[in-house]
Amino acid sequence: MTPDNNPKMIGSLTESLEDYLEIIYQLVQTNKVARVRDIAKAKDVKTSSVTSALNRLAKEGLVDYRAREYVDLTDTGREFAFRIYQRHLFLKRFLVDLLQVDEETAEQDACSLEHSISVTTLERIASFIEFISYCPRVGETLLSDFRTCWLKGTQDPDQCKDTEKCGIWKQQNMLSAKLGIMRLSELEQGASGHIARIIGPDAQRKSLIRHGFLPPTSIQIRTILKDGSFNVT
Amino acid sequence: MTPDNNPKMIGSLTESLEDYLEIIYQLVQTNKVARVRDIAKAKDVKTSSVTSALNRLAKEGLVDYRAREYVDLTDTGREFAFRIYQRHLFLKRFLVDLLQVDEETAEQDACSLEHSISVTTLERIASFIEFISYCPRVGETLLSDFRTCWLKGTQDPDQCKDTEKCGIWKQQNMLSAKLGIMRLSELEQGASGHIARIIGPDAQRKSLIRHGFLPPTSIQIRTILKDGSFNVT
DNA sequence: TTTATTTAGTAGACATGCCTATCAAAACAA
DNA sequence: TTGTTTTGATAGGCATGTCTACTAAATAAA
Repeated sequence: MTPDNNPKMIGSLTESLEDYLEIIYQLVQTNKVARVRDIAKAKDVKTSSVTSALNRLAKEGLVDYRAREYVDLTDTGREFAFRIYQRHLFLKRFLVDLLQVDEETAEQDACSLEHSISVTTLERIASFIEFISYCPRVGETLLSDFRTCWLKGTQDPDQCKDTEKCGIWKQQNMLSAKLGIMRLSELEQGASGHIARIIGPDAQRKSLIRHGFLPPTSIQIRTILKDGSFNVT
Repeated sequence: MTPDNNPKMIGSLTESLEDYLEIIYQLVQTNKVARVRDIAKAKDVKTSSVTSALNRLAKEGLVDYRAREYVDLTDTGREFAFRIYQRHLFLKRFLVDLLQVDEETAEQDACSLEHSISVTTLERIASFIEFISYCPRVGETLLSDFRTCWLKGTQDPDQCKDTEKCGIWKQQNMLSAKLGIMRLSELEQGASGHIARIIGPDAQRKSLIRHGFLPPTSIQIRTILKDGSFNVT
């Protein structure tokens, strides 16, 4: 039952069981009790699946469960569930508040990411949010600028110091987002793409531009040489 | 075989099969060929598991595979693998470059997040990185400030406009990171924690402070009332 | 060439986590 | 009280994805 034996386990629980715990936690919080029917509905599974999950959780000592009676979390189970639930709330806030992801997508993403993201990364996100929010060196309008200029593309001349420049980056941003922001060296033989931006030392950049790589340009890799360089069309 | 039938499927592939595709892609890129043994080693499974995975992938038309012969990706398979690989690289860069997560953790997190994160969120991350990097309204030193002041806690007086304030937030940041940045209302009965910061309308904040909630303070929830309020110790 | 080693494939077992079909108990009404 | 509906449990099936144990082919060494 250890993660070593079962690669599907993240900590000591599978994703599915973590979901069950989290659902039970929320049901107990709001309804005082968690019924099998409600759990099934929340997870969009049949009641038979819930019964079997409850048995597994009971065997692990995480839920207090006897057939046809109450369903409640043990202290250990509540601790577990609470931790997962916190992750969920935190991730969702990060996605919605900072990255401006829509509620529904954020909810879905939080649901899946909560199981696999590391504590280290969670803490870094927390630090970054706090930094953005409270460091006196960061402008007050950083997030609203992001929303206004980069996502909605409002480009209000009164709001933006440098509308023209911002407009240019905005366009290229959309392009590279579509490409998944790949590098030339990451393109495989035969692949094609557009050059959105040339990043690197000035010399290297100028050399590329001399060869005609002015963004935005369509390219196709013909052959990849042993030293990592390549011929393009 | 559709995601409807099988809840473990993200798009049209399971996480495991996505991993296999990605591994094969990388092996073909570096070694020209992908041997069963190398795939097994990369995924830390036995060769028999690889064989069975290859059969499943072949049935889906994603790998070109005949027993005891070569293993190669089909065009469709390569497309799939490339997309997953891009996500991986992109997420890793986000974690390392922006959030300052260490290489190893970033690699692990990228490995798991790549399967479940939505395209919407990926695009938002891309936009945010570009915004941070190129918007003329964002200071040049934003990321280095984050690294220096908030993560390493250097607090070089010459570097920081407002060292004292920054130092305060820094302390509180660590605290709230440990707590998972929870809200009072998210604490369950019997739970305890520290108050790191009071966020909210001024009136509400002052009312809390009047009751003695000056951060940082240790609290413990005694009972939770029906209206959502609670008694604390 | 013959033997030994490495590599790949097959068969069968097992846990997870779903499902359907069916049965039992509890709750609600007539 | 007795039937009906809702709810929960059980049995059995199935795909995924791993494993071990064994077999077969390919490769390297003697």
